[in-house]
Amino acid sequence: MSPVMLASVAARFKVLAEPARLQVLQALQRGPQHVSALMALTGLNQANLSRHLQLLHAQGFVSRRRQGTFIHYAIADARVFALCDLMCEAVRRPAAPPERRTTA
Amino acid sequence: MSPVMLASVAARFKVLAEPARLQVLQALQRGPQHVSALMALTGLNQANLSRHLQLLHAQGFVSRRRQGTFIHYAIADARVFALCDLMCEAVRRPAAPPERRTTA
DNA sequence: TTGATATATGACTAATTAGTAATATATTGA
DNA sequence: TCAATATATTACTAATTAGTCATATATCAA
Repeated sequence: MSPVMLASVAARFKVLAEPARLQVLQALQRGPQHVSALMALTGLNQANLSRHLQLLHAQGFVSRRRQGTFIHYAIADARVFALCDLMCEAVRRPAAPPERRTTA
Repeated sequence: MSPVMLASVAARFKVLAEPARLQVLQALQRGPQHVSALMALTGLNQANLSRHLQLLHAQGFVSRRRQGTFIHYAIADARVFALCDLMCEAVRRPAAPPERRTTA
């Protein structure tokens, strides 16, 4: 894996490395939402939420669509949920140690 | 997903959000390595590498085993590679936009 | 013991970033 | 045009962190 690739992958992981942004993705799992709706769903304030949305959008996790004065955000890459699910599983069920006898 | 869970998942993503640590994991994919070997494989200096190893270990991605004066590190949770592969794929092949006609 | 080697850690700096308040921009309707 | 609403952005602060140097700790061999 080239240094450039490593940096890209790390940069994308970094976007997911924030509870607030995971919350936003979770909220969008119900379907596209405009910013005000996301504020209500996540409890984030307008400026802060906007920041997080810019980051999610910059890395291609969400898409933007203007409709009048509203802007609808939606999941652009559903693979993000596979990533979150995998990580979630790892948190819930930590890796089994490779070789040990005394289980308890 | 509870706030605590969100924080845990985010914390684990954060560990992967660093090219140097991805490089270390990649080096360990060949098999267990002691620190000096990892220095050679990654080009990281001793203190810096040690720091990264502590973080990887604290989040359960790698395990530690002392052997004499050497300490061998190994992948403790192989699921980390599934995560990296998924992210890698996403970088290589960005998500297809949901509905558009003109492919070119 | 002592010395040599392997690894970890404390202290520090520079860079990054989440959150916030204030303000800017864009769109709509009158 | 103006006012109202929705969202983005600028400027700032506080907190975090990667990298580094110096030093500490642990293990072994003599």
